[in-house]
This record gives sequence, structure tokens and C-alpha cells, in this order.
Amino acid sequence: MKQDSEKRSILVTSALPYANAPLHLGHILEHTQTDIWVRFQRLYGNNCIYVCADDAHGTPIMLKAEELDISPEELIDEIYQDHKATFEGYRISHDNFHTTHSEENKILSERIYNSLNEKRLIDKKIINQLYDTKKQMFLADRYVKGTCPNCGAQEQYGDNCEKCSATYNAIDLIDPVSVISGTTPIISESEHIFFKLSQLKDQITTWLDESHIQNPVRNKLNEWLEGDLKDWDISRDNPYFGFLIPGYEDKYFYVWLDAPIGYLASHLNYLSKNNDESKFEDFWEPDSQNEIFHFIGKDIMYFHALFFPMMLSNANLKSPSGVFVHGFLTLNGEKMSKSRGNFISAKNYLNTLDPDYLRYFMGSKLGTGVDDIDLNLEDFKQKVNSDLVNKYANIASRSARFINNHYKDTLSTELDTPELVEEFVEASIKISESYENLEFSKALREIMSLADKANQYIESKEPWILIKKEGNEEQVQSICTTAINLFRILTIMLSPVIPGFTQVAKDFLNEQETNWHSINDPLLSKKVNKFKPIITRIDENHINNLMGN
RNA sequence: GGUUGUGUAGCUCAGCUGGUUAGAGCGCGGCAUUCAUAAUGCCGAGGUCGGUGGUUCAAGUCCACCCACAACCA
Repeated sequence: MKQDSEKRSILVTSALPYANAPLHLGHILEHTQTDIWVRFQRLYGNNCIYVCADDAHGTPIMLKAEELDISPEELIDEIYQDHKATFEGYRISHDNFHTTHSEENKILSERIYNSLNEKRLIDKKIINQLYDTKKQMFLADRYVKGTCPNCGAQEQYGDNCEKCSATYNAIDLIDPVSVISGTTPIISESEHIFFKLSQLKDQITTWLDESHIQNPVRNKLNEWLEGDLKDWDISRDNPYFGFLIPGYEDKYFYVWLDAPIGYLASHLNYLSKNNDESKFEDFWEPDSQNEIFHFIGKDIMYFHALFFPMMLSNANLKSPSGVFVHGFLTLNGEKMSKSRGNFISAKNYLNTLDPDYLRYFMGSKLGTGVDDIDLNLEDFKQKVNSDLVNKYANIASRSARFINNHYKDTLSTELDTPELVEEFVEASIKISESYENLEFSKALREIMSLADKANQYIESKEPWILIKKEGNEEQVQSICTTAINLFRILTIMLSPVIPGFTQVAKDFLNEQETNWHSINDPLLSKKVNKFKPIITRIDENHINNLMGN
């Protein structure tokens, strides 16, 4: 990704959380990664819009609503409020958080489907599927259990066997049982609608070559492309919670068809809220210079790197400029699991600690890899306390008092050591590149090494000794002004990651309007505010309160 | 089973196209210091870079096989 001198126009998304349960820390990892990048882009001066939405359709939501004896609409509305509030709690700076169960999404889904249909990319086939006669519905693989036809293991789901890893069709399961009703399903025929992906191999290859995709991800996709691509089944039979397919009374779009279209729908909804609806077509015009990036987990790669770009380009819309894939979040080295108690709910964390601690920790682990990221709570506590409190905040803490107490809160007219400030300014170039390239761990490592340098600087100048002798007043003031300027640069650099803490720091610096390029201009001859602690330490009690909730 | 990855100091990880005594942060030990939210600074201990074999003047860095772990298989 190159950095233009021109202002870029970027649309960014995080994957849509599913509207059947509260958010967990895995969602927060993804949105934190996205948000850091988005905040950096804005800070750097680019025009960056960040949209997301709840993914509100599909069988699990329909069944969950039934179980709660409410309508699906009531369920998704409740969850929507909850998700929105949680994201706000984590300072995720969505420009718009919408839902896929929306008029915009219905219109766009139909439009894209109709375009594909016109291009003869829609096909119909009769398929055999297990049907629950009691519940009167076709059963997706996850709603059937039976004996594996390959190894004989019992209690296996309809898609593959956990014991022998064989993959099979649900109708081949021996002694299948419906998970929903407990009855034995029958095999029944149904006409399904398919997106003819098999014809688009060359297009996909071209798109892959032109897009920003991490290498491991590219390898994985190439693996799929080496074999034959299957057509994609995009319809589901009644009963289903979703959008009816144009021309049908009993067939709905599969949730994975309209979910990614929700990105466009959220963007459109955002524009119409700002009376800018007319910009939509231009933005999504295939050859527009805008950039579109999707942040996703590694489990949903093919939806975003195969189906979705092909849906868009064949509907005469702009396909993504890039897809950024991240790994999962583990907790204390193990998979997060509610039932096993190895779990922290996103909401409960917020009841215990400021989100910026977690944002910092996640940022310090995030790079371009697709490996899982571990939240080791002991490590979390030590790292955050050491980096944020002992190093970063300490710089201001140990220099501000001099300015407050001896110089009426006023910074000197000149820096004591301009070359050190200049060194920070120069380092900011590499750090901005690391942010741009999603190497957040690298960026934060470099920022912390600058924080070390700032502390070393104060140590070497010993203002607390100088102040005791007459005639050193000006020097002490300019030493502390230098230290505060170093702190200020670090504050700007850290602001995409810890926006809450850096806001407190900006309040102290008495400076609200900064951007990345403000780093170049030192803060001199200015009044700052009284220093108050910016960040408090995490202690053992916080950690204990997090677990098991 | 197939595929793609991962395996480097106690912990979390950097190590680009192979090249001097393998790095960082945290933690740990010692010393200094007290301006600072018991923070900071200096010094130090700790690794046969998962295993075996190979290519090469030279291999965490390339190749083969093996072991462990993770994910994916629409």
C-alpha cells in the first residue's frame, strides 16, 4: 500500500457480528484491529469511512427467537441495541452500525441478484436434503446428527466427522436425527438456486492478483482455485428468516448472500443519513479510485475472497481493494469457551476495566499474520502497566510538575534538545508506515523504544537537581518542555490505539486539534493544564474479576 | 485423510532476499537514584533457534522426512 500525497478515500468494514448473542472478545479483537487502522487513516488526513452492521438473518436467529417466544424482529432489535452499546463502550469508531434486515439491504440484494441473473450466472438445480417432518423444515448440516458413514462414530454433525475428519453429505449419515425435534428426518427434494461460481475462475484469479491479500491467505485461496470450483447454493426454503428471492414465494436468500451486501447497505444508510445518497453510485462504480477494505477472521475467507468479489463485479459494482485476515483470540493459551469457564464477555470486561488497556494489548500483538492471538491475563497486566503507565505516562508525570509548580504552567520558548525531538519526528515516518501496513505490534514496539529514550533523556538531565541551584531556571524549563514535547509526540502516535487515554493527555497538553502531521511542530510558549494521572495500573483484583464471566 | 500455517531465552514475540560472538519487551538478579502513579537509569544471568538428515565455503534463515499444535475442506 503506497502513501499518496493526495487524500485517499477509503471505506472500511469489520465482519458483521451475528445477531443471536452478545459480543465476545473475539469480536472486539477484530473491531479493534479495524478501528486502529481507521483512526490512523483519519489522523493521517485520509477520508476514511468505517461501517458495520448486525448480520440478522438465518436459521439460528429464527430458532432462537422461537425458543424465546418472541419474533425474530424483536430478537434482532434487542441484540442490535446491545451490540451497538458494546462497540461504543470499546471506542470503536463506526461511522455507521446498521443491520442486514433493512430496506437498503433488501433493495441491494435484489439488485445484485437480478444483475447476476441477467448475466446468466444464476442456475437452478434439484437437490436432496434432509427434511424434518415434525418441524416442517429442511435441515442444515448443523441441525442433523448421526453416525459417520466413514468411520462409524456416533453423534456426528451433517457435514463432517470430528473423529475421522471425513466430509460427507448429510443425507449419507447413518441413522440421522433432527437436532431440533429429535425425530428422524426424511430425504426430500427441493429446487435450489445457485450462483455459477464455477464459470468465474479466471475472474477470481485476476481479482486475487490485483488485490491486497496476505500471502498465507493467497496460498489458501489458490489451493481452492486449483481444484474445480463448485457453484454456490444461495437459496433456502421456507421457513427461513431473510429476504424472499425475487419471483419466489417460498425461497429466501441464504444469509451469506445478503450478509456481505450489508456492507453496502450500511454505507448507503450512512450516506442517506447525511443527505449524500447521490454519492453511492459513484463510490461503487467499478473503476472508481476509492478503496474498499474488509477486515475478517480466517474462518470466513472464502465468502469474502471468492463469492463476494464475484457477486459485486458481475453486478457492475466495485469489488474490494483488499481483504485483511486475522486469527482468533485465545484466552490464557486455550480456546475461549463459555461452557468450560474460559471466557470473558465483552460487556463484563467493560464493567471492570477501561477498553484502552485491551486495545493496547491487542494492538501490541497484531501484525499481518493470521495466527491466533493469545490474551494471557498475567502478561496483559504486566505489559500494559509497564508500557503505558511506567513508561509513557511517566514521562509527563515526571516533567509536568516542574512546569506546573515553577513556571506557571508555561512551556519555554525553545527546546533544550531539539535534536532529540527531531529524532522522534523522523521515527514517526517509519511508524506511520507500520500503521499503514497493519504492523501494529511493530509500530508500538518502536513507540515504546522512543518512550524509553524520553525517560533516559530526563534521567540524564536531572532537572530535579538543577532546580535546586539558582540560575538554572530557564534550562530546567526547557528540559521539561522538551520532555513534554516528546510525550506529546508519543500521544499523537498512540492515539489510534488508546483514544481514551490520549484524550486525557491532550486535555493536559491543552491541545485538542492535532493530526499526525502536528508531530512536526513543537509545542512552545504555551500554557498547559495541571497534570493529573492519565492511566492507573491494572491490579490483581481486576484480573480476578475478569475471569469466568 | 487432504491442504495451509505455526514451533526461537521462564512468558509474549522480532529476525527481509542464507553470511561476523542469535535479538526485543515483560519477568528475574545486582547496583544507582528518588523528579515521577514504589515509577526511572545502568549492568547482568537465561536459548545446541521442535527433531533427524541433506544442499552450501556458510542455515532459525533453503530442501526432505518426522514430531507437536492450530485452522480450513464451500
